[in-house]
Amino acid sequence: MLYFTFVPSNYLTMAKLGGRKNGSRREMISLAAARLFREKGFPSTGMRDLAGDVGVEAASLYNHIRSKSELLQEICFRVANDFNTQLQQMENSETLSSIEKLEAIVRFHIDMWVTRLDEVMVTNNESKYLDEPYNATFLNERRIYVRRLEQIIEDGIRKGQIKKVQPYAVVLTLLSAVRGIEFWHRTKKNISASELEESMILHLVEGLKK
Amino acid sequence: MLYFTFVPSNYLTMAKLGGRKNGSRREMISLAAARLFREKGFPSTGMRDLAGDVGVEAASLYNHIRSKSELLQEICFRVANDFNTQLQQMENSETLSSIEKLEAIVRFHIDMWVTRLDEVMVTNNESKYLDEPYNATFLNERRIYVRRLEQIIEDGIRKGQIKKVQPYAVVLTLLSAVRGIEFWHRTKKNISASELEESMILHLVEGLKK
DNA sequence: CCTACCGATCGGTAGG
DNA sequence: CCTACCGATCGGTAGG
Repeated sequence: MLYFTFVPSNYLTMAKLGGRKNGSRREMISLAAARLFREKGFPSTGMRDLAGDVGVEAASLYNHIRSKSELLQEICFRVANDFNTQLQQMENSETLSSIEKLEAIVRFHIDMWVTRLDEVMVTNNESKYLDEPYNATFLNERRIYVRRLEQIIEDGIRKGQIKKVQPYAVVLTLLSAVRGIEFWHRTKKNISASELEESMILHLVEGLKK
Repeated sequence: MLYFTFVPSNYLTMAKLGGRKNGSRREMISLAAARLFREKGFPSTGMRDLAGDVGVEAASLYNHIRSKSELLQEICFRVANDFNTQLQQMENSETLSSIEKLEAIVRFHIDMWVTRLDEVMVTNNESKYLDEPYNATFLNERRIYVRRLEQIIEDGIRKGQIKKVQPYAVVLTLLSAVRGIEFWHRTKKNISASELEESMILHLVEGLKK
């Protein structure tokens, strides 16, 4: 904050607002970044592109963020965290069967792809541009997430609620299948979001029930 | 070729070999490009990275290629062409049922992801960096490809070989589901390629049979 | 195939 | 919040 010492009043005001209650400027930047990173990819999104979308000069962004990488980290780990939180809720449930848990998880994934496309696509496609150690942490979190899903399927098989399938192959298929929603977003004319969801659940989950 | 006029003999020899029979240098460049574009992404793969992998200086690459973009175009349209060719073969078949055609197509996709990961991933993830009009052409080809797959499913439904599903949603799911193979490639320990294929066919295609 | 180099653009900083 | 600017790196060219 030292660099505000010799500076006229209104900069100080803005900085204070930014830190105090006005997350909205910072949020605007983050939202615009998610959209640009998805559309143009992380490496070819320039800080000048981002600044243009937000309506300031590139240098001014650095009053709100530390670096371009920070924006990517924020997006990827916020999404990862949301997936982890929902999974834990399913794991903690004592009333749902394994197949019901699996269905709820797949529905959650579909919902994330439908309602938060920018963030979810950036998390899927751009996370490789995360600096170390963030990239390694992210990949490790993903590996653990996959294993926990496998666990739910294995439980279901043991309890006779799920067919004898290869848990690992099924998890890979489920997690990737929903990525098709990316293409649906471009031309939403063919089918509604809920029709798409029901169709995918029927195709991907129904066949696993014993 | 004019720029070879005043140049010592051995450059000329190399250029001739390059043009005549020796596609191997050019092929090496294309293969290395596919791997680098997949690993680092198209925008952050530098010509100096590529040159390093091939074992020459960056400037020397331009005796074999016209531009970095040309390499991406080559990869994307070669892969698209291979998918289109196989689809046409299925469409032309007079002995296969609709569901058999669909299964053969999904098996072909799985095989492409297993045996040609670099090219297929670049085609899926980096095609957005194609210059116009190539990008528009590519997207249009993809749209047509999806419609032709829908047609096969609609035929199957009409003939009573396939369950009443939403053809568009099923095609999106099928095409994306196989992308999970990307993660299998990193640690091939869990399951063999053929086990993975059979598991995916069972999960994705078996349930569509009437 | 190489050396030498160009103009453009990049993320980010200094300073007010 | 801005102007001014920096060093690094980019794809590609000239010339031999």
